[in-house]
Amino acid sequence: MSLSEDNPADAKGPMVEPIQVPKASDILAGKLRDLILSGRIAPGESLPAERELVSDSGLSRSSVREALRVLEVEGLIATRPGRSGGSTVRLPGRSSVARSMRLFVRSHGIRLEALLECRVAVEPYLAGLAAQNRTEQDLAEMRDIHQRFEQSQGDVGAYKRLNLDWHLAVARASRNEVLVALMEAIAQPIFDAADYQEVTTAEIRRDAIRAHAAILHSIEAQDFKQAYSRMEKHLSAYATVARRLLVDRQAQSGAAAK
Amino acid sequence: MSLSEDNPADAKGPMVEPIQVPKASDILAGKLRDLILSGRIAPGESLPAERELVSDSGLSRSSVREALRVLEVEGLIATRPGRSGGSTVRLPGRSSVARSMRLFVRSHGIRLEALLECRVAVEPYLAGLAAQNRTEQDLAEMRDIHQRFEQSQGDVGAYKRLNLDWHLAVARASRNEVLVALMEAIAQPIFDAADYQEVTTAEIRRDAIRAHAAILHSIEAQDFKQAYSRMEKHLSAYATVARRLLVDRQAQSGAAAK
DNA sequence: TGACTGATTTGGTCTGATCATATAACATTT
DNA sequence: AAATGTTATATGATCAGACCAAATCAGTCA
Repeated sequence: MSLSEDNPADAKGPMVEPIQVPKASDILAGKLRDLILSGRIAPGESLPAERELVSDSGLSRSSVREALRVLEVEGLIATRPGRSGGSTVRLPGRSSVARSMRLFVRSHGIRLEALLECRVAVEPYLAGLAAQNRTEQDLAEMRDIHQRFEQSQGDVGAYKRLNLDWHLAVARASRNEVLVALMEAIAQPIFDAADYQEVTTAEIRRDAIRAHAAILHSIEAQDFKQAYSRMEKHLSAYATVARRLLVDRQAQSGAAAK
Repeated sequence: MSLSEDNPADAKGPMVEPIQVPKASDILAGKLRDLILSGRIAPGESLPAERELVSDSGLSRSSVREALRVLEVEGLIATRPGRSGGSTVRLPGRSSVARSMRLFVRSHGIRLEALLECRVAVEPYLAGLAAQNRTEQDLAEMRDIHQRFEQSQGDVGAYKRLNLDWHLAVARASRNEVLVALMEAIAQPIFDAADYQEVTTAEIRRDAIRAHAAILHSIEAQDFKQAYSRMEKHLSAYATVARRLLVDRQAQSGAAAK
């Protein structure tokens, strides 16, 4: 009855791989996930009710609920209580990507420097794509945000938010959903990290407004290369300022530590 | 007893915002998440046992378990059964970002075109950073992978895997964890999507090997701009081939549909 | 010493009930 | 008839307590 009798030609390695018993809830979650991703349950449609899944699967209520909770965290379903509630299928959306990126950044204590580098790598190309693919509606949105951006004198909160909004609007105009998701994912942590009280002297703000205007013109003119290089210049300038601020702050805390 | 009596100066909008009752498990999950992200429970350490969390929180076991399951999906804890098992804290890791990106790409049916654009936007800069920041160890790894890449004649599976590995090794050498995470997130779907049986004529493979070698030299020489432009050229060439293949396939399926 | 054996701890699952909520169906009043 | 209030019902959320399964530990026996 020895296992080795069954495999006389064993050259190396164990005859049977280590067996891992998957959890019941994970199996169910996997099956439901496949149903959703394969499109057999379309977004907007509802999954069977919990008690129905129980009788269908033969599992207990707790296992079914844990499976549903997994899918909920993954952004694949949304669950509401009450009659005619239940779990409805939805698409994960960019915010899920942003959320996991935020967890990644926070838990690893990623340097602001790394986030800025990421932005310099991505956003010029993004601006180029925006110039290429923008629609009139995209332009209207960017112009609107830019106008309010210009008028945000004094209100640092509004300045910060409109700055972020404008960059995201440019990203959306690129018509590349992956890059938009990436921008949303990294933009939030950057704007959280930067201390805006210090980065908004009147001079810096004027420069930012001018730079945005220039980039906007390139996008209007559908000039890929110009939009690219102007965005690159804008970000480099910002990164320089942010870096100097970081150094200053370190110097301060170093001095304070003494 | 009317609510409107309390607010005679109501200009617009409802007097009270819609109240949302958070779920017990979500509250617990939030508190535990804060404990982890604030560093008060360090990676490697264990959360209290489920039954202990039950008595501490006053919630039921199911609610506690659902909270733990949320954190598990987020990649913040890993749970093992058995004595001295339990939930140990861990850092989310790049794979969580990649997983949510994969869900995003699959569920939205993102075009391969968009993924390739993303790569063109990111990877040249990544190669430049690699040239700037690579250590000797990074170089050794890249050389090793490249050597096996050169010798992967005939074995399409190995070619595909080593190609992916090399690009990821370059990304790691950049020492920018956000960009590495991004590369891992988009590389997998790209390599899944591309049909490698068709993209690996002997000629194409020879070109890829030559391009990798050239980029590797630039990285060895710590030449940012050269690494950047060579990677850009390599990716453009690849994107062109991939695009042509896509068109061919569409033409085929179009013809087949008739 | 070393291999077995049982106790112990911990997560995984099940059962069944009750609570909370949102909708639907119905009844009542104006 | 329309507006309003009331009850029934479907559904998720929560609870309680038990048992199962896995991994480790402690002791026993050869």
